[in-house]
Amino acid sequence: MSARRVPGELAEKLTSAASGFAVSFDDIRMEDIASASGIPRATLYYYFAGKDDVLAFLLRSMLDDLRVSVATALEEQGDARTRLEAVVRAQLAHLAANPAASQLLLMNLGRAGRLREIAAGIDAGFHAPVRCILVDGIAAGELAETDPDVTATAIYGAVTVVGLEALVTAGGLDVDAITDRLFPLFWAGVAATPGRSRTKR
Amino acid sequence: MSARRVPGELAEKLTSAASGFAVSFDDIRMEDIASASGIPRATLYYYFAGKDDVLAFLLRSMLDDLRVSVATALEEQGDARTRLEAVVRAQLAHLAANPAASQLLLMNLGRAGRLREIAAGIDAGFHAPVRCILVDGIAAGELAETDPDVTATAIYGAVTVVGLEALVTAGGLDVDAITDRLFPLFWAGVAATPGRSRTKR
Amino acid sequence: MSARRVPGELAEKLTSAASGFAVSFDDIRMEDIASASGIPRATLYYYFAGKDDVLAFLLRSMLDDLRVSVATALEEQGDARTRLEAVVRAQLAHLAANPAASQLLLMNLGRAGRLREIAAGIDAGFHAPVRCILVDGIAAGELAETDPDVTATAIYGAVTVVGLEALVTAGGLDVDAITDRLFPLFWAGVAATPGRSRTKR
Amino acid sequence: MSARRVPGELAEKLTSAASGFAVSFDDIRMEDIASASGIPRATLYYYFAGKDDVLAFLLRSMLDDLRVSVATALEEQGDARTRLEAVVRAQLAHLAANPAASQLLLMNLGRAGRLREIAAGIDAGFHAPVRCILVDGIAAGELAETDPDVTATAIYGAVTVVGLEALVTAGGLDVDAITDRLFPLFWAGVAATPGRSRTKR
DNA sequence: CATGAATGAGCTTTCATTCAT
DNA sequence: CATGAATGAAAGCTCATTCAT
Repeated sequence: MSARRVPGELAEKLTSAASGFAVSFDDIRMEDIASASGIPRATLYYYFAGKDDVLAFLLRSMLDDLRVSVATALEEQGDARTRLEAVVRAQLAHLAANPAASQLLLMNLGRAGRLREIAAGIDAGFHAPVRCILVDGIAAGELAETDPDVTATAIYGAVTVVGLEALVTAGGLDVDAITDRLFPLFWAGVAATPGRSRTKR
Repeated sequence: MSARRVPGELAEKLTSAASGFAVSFDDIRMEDIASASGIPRATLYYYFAGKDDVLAFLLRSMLDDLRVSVATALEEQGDARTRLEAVVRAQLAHLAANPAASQLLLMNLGRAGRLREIAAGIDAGFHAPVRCILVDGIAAGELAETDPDVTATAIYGAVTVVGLEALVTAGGLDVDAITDRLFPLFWAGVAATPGRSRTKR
Repeated sequence: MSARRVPGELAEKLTSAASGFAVSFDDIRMEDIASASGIPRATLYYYFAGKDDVLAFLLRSMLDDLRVSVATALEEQGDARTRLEAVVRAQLAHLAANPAASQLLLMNLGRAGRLREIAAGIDAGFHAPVRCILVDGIAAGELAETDPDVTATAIYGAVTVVGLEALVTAGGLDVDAITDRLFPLFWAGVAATPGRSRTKR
Repeated sequence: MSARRVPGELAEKLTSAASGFAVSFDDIRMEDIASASGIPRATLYYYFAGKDDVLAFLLRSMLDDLRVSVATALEEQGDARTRLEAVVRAQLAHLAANPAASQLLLMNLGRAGRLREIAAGIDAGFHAPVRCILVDGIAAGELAETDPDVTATAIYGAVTVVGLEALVTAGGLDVDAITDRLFPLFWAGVAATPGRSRTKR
């Protein structure tokens, strides 16, 4: 937790500087953050408890953005398919819009895992909305009765890994193209298909 | 690449010591590896080029195991579905059998990404076999014409993230239960379903 | 020297806060002084030239008190013995009344030594009065012809160290008891004793 | 406590370098110790737990020397007066021989006080031997019945403060001259003098 | 071959101090 | 006049790595 309320201007400088940080967080020295953001090292220490706290702040900001984007997508009226696709698209769009921070987050799950807060942020930003759509859809008979937790996690994993792969490999992300390729892949699996049975074992 | 051939006994000590390392790799000090494995620091430097090299060795060992498991699964005779499910099951079984190293790998993708060798190992261990099944299946008309790269990556992401999630959350992994929940989710998306159309956009 | 005249209220806050500072002065951070006294850091800088100046102020206040106490003792009419004992008693009483500041002073002689002002204060507060009594007494034939400087310093050392020792060890100081034990110890050495000869060497 | 056994050569370098440190210990930077002694900073950290540990080592060494000198003085055969004077002389000689370390010790009592070990060292090096002589002398009827603790402390204070004063003021210390002036001062107070009475109060 | 000892390089953090309001 | 905010300048300490045996 930040020691003091972080002024908006400072937050702005920080988040825009984050673009240069797409590597292991431990390879980032406080000095790097300072010079990239134009904020003196000592000032960072005035507002943050330490290096980890700056990371937490950056990731938290990013996840807040994600939450907002996804929430907007969720509000879209329509059937489960429309809404689910909107959420996937929002997540990919978020990856595309915040490539550096997203990579930073994903490449530092180890560290992030220790920051419970981050895990909660991912849940609030992605899992929860998807679970919500799934539960609603199942209740409405639009979706097959899958385990919402596993399904939400699987979708998250697929979307995130495919998105980052594109980001890293291609250096960019065509949101629509990826959505079109990715969404149908698991849509068939969650859609209510009366005649299809689950694996028996 | 290791500077010298690593003696089996030493490799053994190292890999078993790895169980305690499921955190950000940068939080592991050479001293930690030394004391956990009982190998003196200087001896590690005798056999490895540096800390990164020890990580590479650990992950490489793990990925070799994965490759073998998946290869075995691949050899299983049967249709695309059987083979694909076998591969997914093998991957989950591998996660269950190597929880620490798997987490270490996943939590340090940032660093691993920079170690080309590791990225290649992931590809050889998972993506390639899946792509192979997909291409074969599509050719045989058993599978729908999806993009094999995206599909393989998506499956990898879904399987890995769900598996790790279970590992971290539940502390363990019921391979069959997860396979049964996860596999149908995207099987419907890759299976050739004559009457179903892809998203048009 | 203080940059500005220090308001009484502020001086009051400071001196009473000093009770908590009986450690190495370098271990006291400006922040500690600020929070202990309730005076904001920046305000301290408004009135004092720096940290050392706050120390100097604190010690100077204490030494002023000592000077007053000792001066009062000096004015007592009587023979050299009476007056000397009164001075020793006053010094011990001062230690007892200002334990924290006294310790602070003594424990930071290293630093205090560099503050000429403080050294002068100790001289004015203790050495000078004792030297005065000694010189008078010798002139009056009441005291043996010792070196007034060495004797004054020795008495100061003995009184101070014994007093602080009691303060630190016992947590308090019985002025009369200590005076009674301590004074005779060197009185015999300074008193004019016709029949006794000095060490020949 | 030192983390590792300190090699003799290193101890040698350190103690001889200490001559330049006669100031507040907090004004000495690790870098100063390193460059003064020729020992790399990291090597100091290899052998010592931190800066305080180096101080402790230095002071401990010095006190060990004192203990040895005083023990030698104690063994001198003779009456209480001879032995007590020998101890005082030894203490002054020690001050003269180790001016820097002595000042360092005395000027940092604040810090030293926190290091119980140092307090014990002072006791073992000076107080205990003096107490021993006093108790023996009182038992033998050679000395007056003073409180051995107070007397020992008073002598310590007088000798130390006078010695340091000379060191600081004159820049040096004439052991015999000071002993001759100082010793008689309190000898009269401790000697058994049948006809003299203690202060009654 | 194996390792205890030693160290260079650099990182995080602290803190006295200044300044704009 | 008083002070919250901001910062320059180190300081202490860690750790990967090398080397002598």
